[in-house]
Amino acid sequence: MADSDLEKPTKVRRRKALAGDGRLAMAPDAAAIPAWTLARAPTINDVARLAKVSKKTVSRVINRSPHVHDTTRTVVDAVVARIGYVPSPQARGLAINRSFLLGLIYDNPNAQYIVNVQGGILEACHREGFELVVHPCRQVAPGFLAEVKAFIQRQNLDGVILIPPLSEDAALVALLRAIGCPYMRLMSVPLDEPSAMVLHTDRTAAAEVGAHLAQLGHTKVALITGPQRYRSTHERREGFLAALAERGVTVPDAWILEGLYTFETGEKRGMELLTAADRPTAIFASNDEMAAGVYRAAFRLGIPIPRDLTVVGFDDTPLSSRMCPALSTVRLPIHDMGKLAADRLIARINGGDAGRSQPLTVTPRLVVRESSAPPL
Amino acid sequence: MADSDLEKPTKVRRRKALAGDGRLAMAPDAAAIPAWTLARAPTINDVARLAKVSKKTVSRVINRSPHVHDTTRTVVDAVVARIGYVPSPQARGLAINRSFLLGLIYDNPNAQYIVNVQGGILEACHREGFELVVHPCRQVAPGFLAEVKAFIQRQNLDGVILIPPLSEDAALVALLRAIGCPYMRLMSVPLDEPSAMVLHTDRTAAAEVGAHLAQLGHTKVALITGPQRYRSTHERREGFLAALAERGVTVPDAWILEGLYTFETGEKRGMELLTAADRPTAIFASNDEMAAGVYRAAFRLGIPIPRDLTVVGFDDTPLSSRMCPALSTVRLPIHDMGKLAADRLIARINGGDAGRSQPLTVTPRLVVRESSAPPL
DNA sequence: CTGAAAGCGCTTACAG
DNA sequence: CTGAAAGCGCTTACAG
Repeated sequence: MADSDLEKPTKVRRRKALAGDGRLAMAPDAAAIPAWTLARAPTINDVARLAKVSKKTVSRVINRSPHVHDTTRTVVDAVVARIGYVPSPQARGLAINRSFLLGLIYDNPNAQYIVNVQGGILEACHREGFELVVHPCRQVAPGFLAEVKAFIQRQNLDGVILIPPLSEDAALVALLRAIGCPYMRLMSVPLDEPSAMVLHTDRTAAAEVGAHLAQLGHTKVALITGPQRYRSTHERREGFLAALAERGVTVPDAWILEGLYTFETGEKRGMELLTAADRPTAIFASNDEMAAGVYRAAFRLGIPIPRDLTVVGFDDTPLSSRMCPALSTVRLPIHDMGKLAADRLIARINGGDAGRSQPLTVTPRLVVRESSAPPL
Repeated sequence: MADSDLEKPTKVRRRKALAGDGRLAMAPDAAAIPAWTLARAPTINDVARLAKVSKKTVSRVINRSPHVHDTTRTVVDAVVARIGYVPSPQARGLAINRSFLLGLIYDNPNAQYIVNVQGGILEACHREGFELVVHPCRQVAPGFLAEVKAFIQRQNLDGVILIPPLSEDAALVALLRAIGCPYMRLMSVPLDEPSAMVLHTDRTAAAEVGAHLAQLGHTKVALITGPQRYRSTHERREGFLAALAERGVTVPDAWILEGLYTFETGEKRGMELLTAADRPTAIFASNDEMAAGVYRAAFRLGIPIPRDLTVVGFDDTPLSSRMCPALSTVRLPIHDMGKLAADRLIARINGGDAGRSQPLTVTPRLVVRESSAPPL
């Protein structure tokens, strides 16, 4: 835009007046193409004129106002159907100060997570006439908050959805509250009011992993955690260790190592654990990326999985089923989480009483594959 | 929306009139929060009043019209900066029949591809004041074209970007042309006018793979292709076979097998190739998913990679560097492709003369990792 | 170089 | 139950 002189029109308008007889105006060279594909979309004025009512009445019908006579409604509906009228969210939004746009704000390296959550969000969005604008960003970048704020206000977003780790950013959430932007947070700990969260019970799922290892008979168990600053790290650690402890298995401190949820740290920690004089027979890596790193360490050391080493991950990324052997891991229902979040967010935007609602909770489940075996 | 009566306001307007003295109105209980965070965004009217000029003049300044006196411009710019005015794309769009929205339409199982292309597109978008609306869909679903058309027209999208395999859908492209929606296609074959494509030279890249295998000394080479209906399948096959032929290596027809770009078909074809009496010493799987399937087949059969079998993939998904051993593959510069596509698309939307421009071309490159070795 | 009027497609009070 | 008028925030001819 910076270089062009906008005083000159740059494009033919797609929305012009209808021809007087109510049929769609046809472009000069529309020859082989059906008229309706080329002409501009019909407007509320077209419907009003054709139905011989006022714009206001058409508006009432569109918005399902009860104060419309059945006969009138029928006539208007018929015209709407006949000319294929669809209200413009742009104009509608300008009039009522909405955008019918939701934002997905993320700083997450897991592509599958993002695509899945997008899919779930859109399923809810389309049912309610919303669309999704995506916004990757860098939480650590200077001006991060100002940039996100500008994004939301510029687009007049009706609401935003936050996924981990951004969903744990207190400053970001404070900003959203300050500018009055409705939001939903996907997270593993109830840090907010119930109506603003979709909770995934990582603690319970990690406990399933602990129980699984104990049941296989493992007593020499190690844990590679995520970064301390993430809540999921603590949930997964505590659920895991508690379940093992319940079953009489104690994990020594020396076998609880911190990783950064990356492949590289998984490999590094795996090497440390597996090259020690005494080594574990099972390792729970707190996400799939780190589990893949452990695989690499075992591969380099010639330690066969699962014969000599059981490995369990978390996330169920595509990676986990492609690895050899296939990785046991925990599946997060990310698509559903996105859908639940968007459903509730839209309900709140539309004035629903989500205030006294229960928190939305989903349960990740252990998926046992080939990387699990009893110790030798 | 369906259930709520929109005749009753559902939400407080964020954009109201400024207080008479030109300072932003403060919400009643704004106590600890800075006023600017709570008040509605300033409008062009606020700028006009404060700068003591007309809206039109403010509009000219915003749009960098040359017909504005320097003094006037300076005054307006100062007011804009002081009150933090940002034009509303919604209102702007309604007036000039634009949305400042680009659409990414995809039916692609590769999450990393989508996230990377989104990132590239957004880099260009934000520089030009556009945002990205994502639209996953099913090419084979009934009503696919009508659904996409409704999406584009409802949101009045300024342009859309198509990635494989949707970028090869002739009916979809015909629809876009019919409704006058500018588009860009990411593809491996020049099927459109130069200005509407970002080309990735898969043929050349696959030739690199062929040369690589020949140079390692492989003469017993197999190929698992993608589905016949994709252009990339043919590009990769032909580039690969030609490069081998140039170096005196012939791939027998029995060793050219069709896959569906899925893990499962990769495994299936891998099993077929590796359980035959005479088996290849190298396999080129036309994408990483299928290469991972070949790994699994080799793993099940106890065939060590790369000692007894060299495997090369295509795409360089995160998978490829996580597998053991790390997979040699071809890296597509997807982020750059998205950026290039969006840059050109926006240039065309803004009335640029992209008509006589060269096609945008990117070169995928072979990345040699651990899965490559000379034959025994 | 600058501005008053009309319009983009929709909605909201306000009347009837 | 229905409509004429004004407005959302911006832009475009058209005058000056």
